[in-house]
Amino acid sequence: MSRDYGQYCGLARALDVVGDRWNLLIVRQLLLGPARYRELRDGLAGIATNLLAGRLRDLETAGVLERRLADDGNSVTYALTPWGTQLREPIYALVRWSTPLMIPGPQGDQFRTEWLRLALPALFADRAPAGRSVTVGVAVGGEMVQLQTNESGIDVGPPDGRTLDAVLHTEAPVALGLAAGALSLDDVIALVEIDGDPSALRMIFDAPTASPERSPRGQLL
Amino acid sequence: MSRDYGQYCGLARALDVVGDRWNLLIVRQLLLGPARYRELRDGLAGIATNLLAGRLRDLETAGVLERRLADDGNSVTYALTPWGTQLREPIYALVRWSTPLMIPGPQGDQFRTEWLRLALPALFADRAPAGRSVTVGVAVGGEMVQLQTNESGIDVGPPDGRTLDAVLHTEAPVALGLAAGALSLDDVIALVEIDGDPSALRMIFDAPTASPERSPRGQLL
DNA sequence: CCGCATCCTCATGGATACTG
DNA sequence: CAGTATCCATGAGGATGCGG
Repeated sequence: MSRDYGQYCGLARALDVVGDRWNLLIVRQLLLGPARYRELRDGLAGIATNLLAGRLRDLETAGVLERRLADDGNSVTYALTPWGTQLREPIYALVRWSTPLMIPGPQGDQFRTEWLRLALPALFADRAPAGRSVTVGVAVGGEMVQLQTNESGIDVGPPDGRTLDAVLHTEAPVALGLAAGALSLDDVIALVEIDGDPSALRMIFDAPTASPERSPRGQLL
Repeated sequence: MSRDYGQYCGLARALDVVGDRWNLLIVRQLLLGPARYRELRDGLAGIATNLLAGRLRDLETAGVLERRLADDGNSVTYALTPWGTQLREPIYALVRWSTPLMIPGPQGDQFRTEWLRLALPALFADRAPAGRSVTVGVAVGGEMVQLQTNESGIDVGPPDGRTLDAVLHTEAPVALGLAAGALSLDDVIALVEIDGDPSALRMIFDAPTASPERSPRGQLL
């Protein structure tokens, strides 16, 4: 690889830069925030160390990412450039396209909760209910991810202690192919329905104009 | 390549299917319409014949494309499945991301006018002026591509003989990094400004609320 | 001719050991 | 810890062959 396609076409030139194996996954990791070499290696199980080092050099040369001095002053941190950050949209689009591939579940593949911080906004961006604030938790394998709606979409991060309106239920739309499928059902530690109605969550995400009752005490199990 | 990443992540699974070299370029060609083996080969200069055959098999197995019997009944035509067609969005997003890479011009790379039928909608979709009908021509290397606004965006195709409102000018926004940069300026056969004002075209695309005068007789040179 | 399959060579990726 | 060096396996590129 790494050989150019030699075509004056936007797609071909984009792939000249990020089309090599591992490259987009490296960008994925950095979209979650700047990272050290070791953190990248952990999030990219199976990558050879020489490959990772080479790819980081390539992507730096291309202007997708940059090396920064970490806080301690002598170690290096990798971070996306503004242009590199703009890969968020193509990556989100690929994540949306991949949903049929996610339905069957992990089937032995590695899973990291942090990836939900990419997948869930990709699936639900622009689908947040207008004018209402909703906080939803996704509980997977003992770890909790919290979705908080805002004006422009959905923030995803660790739980901040506020009361949840709901925890994602397996019968909910696509996210659950993701969240519940991520691990076996037994691993999903909390399956809470909003006021006992599994369709309520779907309403929250799919019908922004509708106004279902907010659960006043939606709690984690 | 072709080895799975082994990650339960939408991006990784998407790349398991379309991440191999050439795959997205094959999809690009098929987004322009169903094609024969030979046509694909022509649009993918440099691909080895066995590779193309192998990739087509892979993508068929994955459900991205399908073989169809051509009109003559005994030759084969390749066409995207509905799911494969949905790769349009990720590809458009990558095309938009690539604009900085297109600005320097072709620099010896191959260019095919048909690629504009992908690039221009990618760049201008959802930017068509609301409520007005605009027909613009892009003239490159003796070939004319016509953009016709409609309700949902922009149609791109061969000229249909109707009067053009304008022909894309080199100083216009991104499209001209593309259209004029695609070949040397000498090859661009028509550079027409709307009523002599090079900024008018930019207004058409960038300011849908504005209402510049339509050129009553915008013509090709 | 078109639509591939085979064969060969070389660049690239993968795994692991090693080093500043 | 953050890479580099090394070696082997695999995939890409190119030429050619072959059946329909």
